Amino acid sequence: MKLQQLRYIWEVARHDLNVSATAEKLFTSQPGISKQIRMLEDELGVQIFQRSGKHLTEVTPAGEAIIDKCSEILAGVDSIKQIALEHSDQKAGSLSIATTHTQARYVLPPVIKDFMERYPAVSLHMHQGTPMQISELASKGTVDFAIATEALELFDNLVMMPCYRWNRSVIVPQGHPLLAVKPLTLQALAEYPIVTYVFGFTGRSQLDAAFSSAGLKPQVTFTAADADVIKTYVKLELGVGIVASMAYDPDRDTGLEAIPADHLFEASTTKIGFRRGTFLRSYMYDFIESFAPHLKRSLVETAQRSRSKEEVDRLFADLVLPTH
Amino acid sequence: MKLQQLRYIWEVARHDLNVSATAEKLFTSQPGISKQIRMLEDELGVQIFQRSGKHLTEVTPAGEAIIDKCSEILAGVDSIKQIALEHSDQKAGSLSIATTHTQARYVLPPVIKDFMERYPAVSLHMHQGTPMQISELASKGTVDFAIATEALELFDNLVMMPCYRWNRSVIVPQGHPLLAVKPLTLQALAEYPIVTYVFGFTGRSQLDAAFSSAGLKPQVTFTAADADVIKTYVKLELGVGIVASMAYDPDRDTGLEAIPADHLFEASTTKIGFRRGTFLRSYMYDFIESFAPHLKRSLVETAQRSRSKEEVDRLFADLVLPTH
DNA sequence: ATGTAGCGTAGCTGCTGGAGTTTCATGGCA
DNA sequence: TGCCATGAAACTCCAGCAGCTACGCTACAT
Repeated sequence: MKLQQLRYIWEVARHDLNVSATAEKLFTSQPGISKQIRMLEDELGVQIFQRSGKHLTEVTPAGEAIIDKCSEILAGVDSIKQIALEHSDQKAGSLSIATTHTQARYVLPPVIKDFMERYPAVSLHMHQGTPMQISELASKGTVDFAIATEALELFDNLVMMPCYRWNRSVIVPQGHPLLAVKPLTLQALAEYPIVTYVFGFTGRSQLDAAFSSAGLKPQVTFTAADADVIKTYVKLELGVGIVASMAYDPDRDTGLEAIPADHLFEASTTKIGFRRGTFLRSYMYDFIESFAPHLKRSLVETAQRSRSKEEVDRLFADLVLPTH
Repeated sequence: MKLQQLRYIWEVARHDLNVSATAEKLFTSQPGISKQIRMLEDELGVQIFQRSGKHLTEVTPAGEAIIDKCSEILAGVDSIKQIALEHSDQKAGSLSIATTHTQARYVLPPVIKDFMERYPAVSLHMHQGTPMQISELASKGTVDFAIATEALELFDNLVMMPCYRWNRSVIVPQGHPLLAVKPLTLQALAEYPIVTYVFGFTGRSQLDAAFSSAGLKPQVTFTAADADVIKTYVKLELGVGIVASMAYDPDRDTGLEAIPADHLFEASTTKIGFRRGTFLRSYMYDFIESFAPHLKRSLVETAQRSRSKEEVDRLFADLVLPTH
């Protein structure tokens, strides 16, 4: 059994059982992969892939289990590489973060700036996407960290740690009638067309929950993945915006007013997640701590050693999170 | 990076950093191993072993971490082989059990007999040793299961599941004065020289605890790892024996009498342990269940998925164990 | 029926892992 | 201090194998 063979079956499984496509991606030839796969199957004495004629049609049950173990093994191999990097060059390395627009635009900048000053030799990569995409990137190991409010819990090979809680604000054009409603109510809000996040983004689900539990059906006229776009449309008087409070900046957002809506919607929690079992470089621990000061290295290490989501949740159960 | 290289550094680390000895054990040449280790170090850019001249003197911190991951990876590779076996030939295979004399002699025989009838194609291997040796064999993966009353908890890569509780009996020659003491007390017992298990064996620690909490210091004249030896010396009138109740057989042990001592010593629990993360063949689940009927496959699978000892303990916390 | 996507086979080649031998460093011991 | 045993590294050589190219063949869509 060779690591190469394990890598091949794993990649083929990830590429819809298309050997040619896999070969191309791995910069090698299709016969090479086919041959290695068959050699592995011969050695193990089991079919890993079901073939119909000359096509791979599906993964056998045995293959399923084997490929699962492969993921583990390959993640272990990556870890060894990380460990080596960590010990050979303390300072250099790379850090990839996948996150949503809200975090990238309003929360991360100071953290990133600080990090880049502390670790000038670490090259930083930011990936932006939907919470779903983000989580998947982290789950596959393409990025080191996923930072988001939603979807992270869907991948159970991710260790997910709460970072901070945040509230929403209602954004209206200057002089809007809602400014006079004190305190603001959901009923008053539902009178106006709403501009807010696309479903699956930035705590959108919590927002919907609040309205429906009040028996209200607000008219959501426009949705975007991004608070800047939302604010632009609010400025065009297409509706009132509901965004994360940290996305409103009184200095820059001229012509708009924000009404805190802490009492209308439950706070959301932003989390950071990484793949369980991967080795974290020391600058990664530093990054986490700089983003969420309560996530000290020792705490993160404990979370990492856990096996199940429930165990991690217990670990953070009675933690008081900062609020942005 | 090749699996072979990982295997080499792991084996070298296990052989006191003696490359030649490792080579011999692996049926290969010393230069081959040396070369591969160097190549791996070059590829990773880290020293794994500290050298002084041409001798490997110690493992570097990086090497430590890397070798740890290696264990994981190599265990994963073994699992893949097991998975393959499981799917290629349901019935054939092998099962290695490490256990103590008490289990091997008095408890396992019917279980083993039953197992061999059910799975004639599975070759069975029994290793006998001290609880410490047993646990280590399971921890290293040399055997599939460790069955013992003590020491298992010292290895935290073992999943340890309670099987049954058992009590002790006092063994005396026929007509011994203790037979007249009813009920038997620790005080009365402590009057006589005691013959019992060596420390570290078969719940010996629980026995000592009972005496010392009663403020008694019995005179232990003779210790053995094995109830048969103990009984032999009791027969020679060298003292009274204290052994596991299942080690007394009224038919075979002529000339000896047993006095149940359930009320004097707390019951001990015998556990079965296996290395976390290894794939268990279906006949292994059957073996466990036949040994401890409450350990159904699904329960074992749950235990296996757990990460920490505490999690497993919680799983079995409110289980009523059978008593032998 | 026919074209195309995609896997298997064959034969070749260059790389590399392992064997054998030699060399060199270390530590124990007289 | 010098000698020897131990044990790792260096070097060379060879076998085996991974991977490439070219080509044939099968399945499936249209």
